[in-house]
Amino acid sequence: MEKVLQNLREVVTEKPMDVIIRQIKELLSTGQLQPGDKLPPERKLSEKFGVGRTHVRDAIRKLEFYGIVKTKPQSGTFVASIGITALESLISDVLQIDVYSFLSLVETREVLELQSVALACDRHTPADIIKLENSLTNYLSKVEHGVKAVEEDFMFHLTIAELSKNKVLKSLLLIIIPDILSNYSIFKVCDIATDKAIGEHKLLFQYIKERNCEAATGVMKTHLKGVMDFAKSLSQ
Amino acid sequence: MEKVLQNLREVVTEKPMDVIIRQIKELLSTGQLQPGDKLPPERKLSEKFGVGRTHVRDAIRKLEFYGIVKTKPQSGTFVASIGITALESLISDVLQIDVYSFLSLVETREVLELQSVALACDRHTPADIIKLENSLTNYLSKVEHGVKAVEEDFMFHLTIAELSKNKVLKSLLLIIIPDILSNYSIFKVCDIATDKAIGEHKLLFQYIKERNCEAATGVMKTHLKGVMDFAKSLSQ
DNA sequence: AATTATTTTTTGGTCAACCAATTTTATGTT
DNA sequence: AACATAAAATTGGTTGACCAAAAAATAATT
Repeated sequence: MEKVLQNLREVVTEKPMDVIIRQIKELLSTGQLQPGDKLPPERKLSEKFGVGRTHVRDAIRKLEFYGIVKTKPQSGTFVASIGITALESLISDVLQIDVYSFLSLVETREVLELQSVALACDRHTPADIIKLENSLTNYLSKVEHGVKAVEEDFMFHLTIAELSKNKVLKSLLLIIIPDILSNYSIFKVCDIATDKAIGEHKLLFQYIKERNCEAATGVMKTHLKGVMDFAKSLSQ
Repeated sequence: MEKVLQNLREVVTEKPMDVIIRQIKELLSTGQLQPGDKLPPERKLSEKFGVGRTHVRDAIRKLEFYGIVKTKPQSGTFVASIGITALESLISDVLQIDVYSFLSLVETREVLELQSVALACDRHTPADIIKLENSLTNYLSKVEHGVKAVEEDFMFHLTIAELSKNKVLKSLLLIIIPDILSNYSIFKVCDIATDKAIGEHKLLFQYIKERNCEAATGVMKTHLKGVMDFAKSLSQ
């Protein structure tokens, strides 16, 4: 009985938008819709799914955001011309069927940050160094007074990503950082900035400025090691 | 005169949604809007910015997607309670995120794939190997008959990401793959699969199966080197 | 005066009608 | 029959009116 109520609750709770996305996924799975195909018009979809056109448009917009479909005004909405398996995986992501583990997030963050700092060493300009220094100062001014500065910490890292001149890196970091932060607050990691962490930030700035790539990536690796170890301990 | 026309074109071309996001950014920059504050109601915003309420809603939805604002039904939309600097940076990124350079995409792909293959070596199960072999067979069956198999190629790589047991890696690869593919078709790279590429795919499978991490990542690196070199030549 | 109950207003959510660009179909011309 | 032209239907985009939940203001009660 409980189970039934719970299922009912789930169905009721699920947003109309997600219902439609799920249905479209079904159309793809059953082959009624193939990569490159034109989607049925919004009106037909809203009628078929018994839902308002607004919700259909919401769903399509969300899918478009992920590159799953592409809308041509006054013409139609088309399924992306990529492999059917990739499409289904993408839609699963959109529906947030998977929950990201903290370890997955940290592992990915590490690899993005290492690349980020390496490229930053190569590509930064004098103006960039000023930007990075400001970001560091902003962080230090809080942390050296014992004030939490998780955001400023991440902002410093994002600034490094900016120096890398690689917008994809920065965007992907932006995507996963909120997830990491929510895990931080759950697990209460990094509540106080250690002297070690503060020193590492300063070193990072120095090595990047000197274009000492190896040293900079080394510091970044040790800098992230603590979180990484904690994440690993969780997953066991 | 040209300049004027160009600017005019830019203004006209810029989507109403982005205009509104820019205005909201301005409200934040000038302190009229602070973290945690309630945004003016959608009707007021549409009136103030001289634009339909639909577009205001579009803009708010986009900002919500990036975690910049949070909407409570029948109550209001609230600016996220994070640092003003982080907010402004985030919102700038939202406005910038349009086109990624091919080099940025490939650089990021490389680092994700290298991590992906390394983890896959460690973590794959017997069932995974069957999955990967199927994916390889699927690729070979096309490519050994001289048929293009860009989709199957990427699916093989995506399967490796699956073996890594890191869902974040897989999701991020999924996000950038469509962008990379569109660049492929623009630049007509990878039109025919070379014997070298085919051999590398077979090697990748073999080394992953044997859990030979170093050899596998080495093959992956040379596998992606061609595209990387091409991307670098473009950016110069 | 404090608290509760009720009404009013505000606000995001939803819907149905309408618009303009596009595509398709029909019509006319050579 | 082939092509060009024009009318009709289709389709995503946009707007304004309306809905219900939430918040605020007002009235009633203790």
